[in-house]
Amino acid sequence: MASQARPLTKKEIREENEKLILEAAEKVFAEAGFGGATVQLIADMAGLPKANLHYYFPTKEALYRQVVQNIFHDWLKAADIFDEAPGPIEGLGAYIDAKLEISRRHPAGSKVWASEVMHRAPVIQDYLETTLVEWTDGRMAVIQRWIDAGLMDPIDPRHLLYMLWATTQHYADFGHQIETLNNGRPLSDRQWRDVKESVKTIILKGIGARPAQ
Amino acid sequence: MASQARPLTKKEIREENEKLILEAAEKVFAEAGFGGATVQLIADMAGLPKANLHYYFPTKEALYRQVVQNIFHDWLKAADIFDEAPGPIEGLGAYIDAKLEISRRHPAGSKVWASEVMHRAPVIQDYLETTLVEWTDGRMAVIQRWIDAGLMDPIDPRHLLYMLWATTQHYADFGHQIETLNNGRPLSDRQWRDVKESVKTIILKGIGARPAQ
DNA sequence: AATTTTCTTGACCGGTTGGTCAGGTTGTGG
DNA sequence: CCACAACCTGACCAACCGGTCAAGAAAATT
Repeated sequence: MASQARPLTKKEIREENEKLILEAAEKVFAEAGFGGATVQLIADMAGLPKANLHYYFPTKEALYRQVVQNIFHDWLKAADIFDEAPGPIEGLGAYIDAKLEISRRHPAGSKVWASEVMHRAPVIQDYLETTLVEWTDGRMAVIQRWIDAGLMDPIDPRHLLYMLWATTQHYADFGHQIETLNNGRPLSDRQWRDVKESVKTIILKGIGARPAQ
Repeated sequence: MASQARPLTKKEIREENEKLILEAAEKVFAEAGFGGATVQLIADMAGLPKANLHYYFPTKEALYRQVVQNIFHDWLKAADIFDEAPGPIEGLGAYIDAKLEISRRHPAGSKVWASEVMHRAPVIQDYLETTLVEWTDGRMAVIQRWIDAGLMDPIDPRHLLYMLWATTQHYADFGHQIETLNNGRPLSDRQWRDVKESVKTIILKGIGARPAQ
């Protein structure tokens, strides 16, 4: 029965425990908010004593900050598709798919982000003012190029971006409401496919997207 | 200087204080979440001693419940426009305008609702299962009738409703992010007009809305 | 004017929370 | 094998929080 347990290296221990803590923290922060979350609950969910958690993350706020930063970086990564696309149909279509997939697979992260922004971004305001502003400007430029090339109607790129964020993240942030309106059941594979289809159809038609070439 | 202060009736005192408390509570709950909000802070913001607040609302949860219920009723009221409209252009257009106006004038309420739903609706789950389900079914029927009458494309009414909620409430819930991306300034009258225009344009074109008759 | 009901509030309390710490255990590098 | 550094944790604490209460002030009722 006893597995041949090679002793873990310090590095492995550290990586493993930090991962356990961060995963547990994301869930607890998402379900209870920063104020409602307790370090004890995060520790229990990670399977560690509270004091051990404080060994890796000195304060509740430091842990929270790390959780939010990880989410933010995941999101930025998911948007590279944007730049390589020949036009809005491919670019926006793939972006909508990617963001809806994140909402499906990673809803807790989306909720933590939403909560942070709703509370006036006390810990990531600097990121909003630097990284997010740059990222948004870059993407707006891409959309403007598509407009100039006659590939879509002259929509204000900013409002289009907000609509994309709103619509895709809604399925994570308001997942509980959507589930309740779906007879208490989570959306099926088929329903998620329909969501992607509906969102892409409405938005791409709504902005008058035309195939490149 | 001294105003001729007629002594307030008990009824006036009660109404005035409950209003002060509810307004303060909505702001504090929106900014800090249920868990992060403290009764003391709400009392301070309302200009009353904490013990006095507990005289009107026995527990923090009872106060919170009242705040959420008020928001919910405001929202339902704002959607009567839907039924009287001859087609999607008038009905959805007016609904988008109304919901964006609420996001602008009443962002705290929207945030409290979002927070409540994100935390799995611990205090208004029964409302979701009854009132919200009925309301949604009714509105979906209206949209389906428009589709059957050839006034718009055959879009799944459910996903259309979610998109309307997501897009309009986004401007309240993520108002801080939007403000940051707007050089730290709140949206101007002109910008709010552009928002309404963009959202209506994209969605109405996106669903292929045609004028009734 | 007397009595009752409603409103007000400083002081207080038990429970919880984030965080500390001393002393122990375990892997690591020489 | 030894000395050191990294990791672990039960016990503890000060601060804070939601809620209570008793005693008084103000309005309503008679």
